[in-house]
Amino acid sequence: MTQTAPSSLALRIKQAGLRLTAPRRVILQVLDSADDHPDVEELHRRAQAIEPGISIATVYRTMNALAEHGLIERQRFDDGRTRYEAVPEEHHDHFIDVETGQVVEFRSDEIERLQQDIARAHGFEIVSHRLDIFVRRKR
Amino acid sequence: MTQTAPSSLALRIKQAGLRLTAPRRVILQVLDSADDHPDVEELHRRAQAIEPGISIATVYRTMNALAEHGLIERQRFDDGRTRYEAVPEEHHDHFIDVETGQVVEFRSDEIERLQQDIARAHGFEIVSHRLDIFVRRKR
DNA sequence: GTTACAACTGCGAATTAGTCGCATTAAAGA
DNA sequence: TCTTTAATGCGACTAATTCGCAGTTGTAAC
Ligand SMILES: [Mn+2]
Ligand SMILES: [Mn+2]
Ligand SMILES: [Zn+2]
Ligand SMILES: [Zn+2]
Repeated sequence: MTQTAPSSLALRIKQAGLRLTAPRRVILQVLDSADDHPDVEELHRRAQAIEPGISIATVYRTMNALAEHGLIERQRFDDGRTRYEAVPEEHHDHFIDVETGQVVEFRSDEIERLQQDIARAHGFEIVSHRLDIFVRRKR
Repeated sequence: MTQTAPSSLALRIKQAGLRLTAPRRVILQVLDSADDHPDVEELHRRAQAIEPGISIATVYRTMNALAEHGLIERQRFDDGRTRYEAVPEEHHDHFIDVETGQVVEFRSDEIERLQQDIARAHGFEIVSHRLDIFVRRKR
């Protein structure tokens, strides 16, 4: 009998005090192995491919639970759909190609630092932020 | 007979080739005099206060028309609702107080420049961007 | 291993924000 | 003033997400 190693999200969901149910196991596996920014429909599609019968309502509820516990990040680019990704090792921001919809991740320590400086100057402390840069390939 | 000076948006909507109708006159006045980031419900409420009978569908359609012609900016902070503001003289980004919902505008030439640099390094040219910083008052 | 119970699930109905078709009105240019 | 056609109000519709509920199941305690 082969046992799959628990995904990193599977471990973290338990630490968060949430139950690791069969549907969640599948959804977490999908999230763990995703290298893009899938929306709920797409997550559901991928989860169904592994284990049919999982309800889309469960995907929605699982995303909400994971987000509340800080295990995933919600991305709302400009196409309406809410997209998700497992919280990355290191924070990053996004380029969104307006022509192709392709998303490219980047990180600028300088920008991150400047945000801190500006927030401090305003008497704020940063809870989170989002920098989406809509771009077009230069030619 | 008193004549109200045409609002700056009223002038610009004509230049954009759109018709300056009675409902639009009111909606534009609301937008011009807003110093916050109202959503459609709120715009409708304010427009109704000036001139009852304006349909919310018209507010939606007017926002779409104005956005298509670059006269207003759509802001989608994290509370679901889409908010609007007249395109400002000079671009700015936003702090959103997670406790009060209050929005504070700021601008950092440094951050703006860094974005250009990073985009260029990736072979992109920037179409637009959005930097939302969710904060909490420091105490 | 069995038990107990709250958390979770699937389902379909409800809600919410936004769009759309259509008949009617009214800007705006001629 | 006439003509054209964009814009309006209305209510129906859609898409995304939430919710109520009855049944199931993970988990911790026996
Ligand atoms: Mn990402
Ligand atoms: Mn603003
Ligand atoms: Zn960042
Ligand atoms: Zn900016």
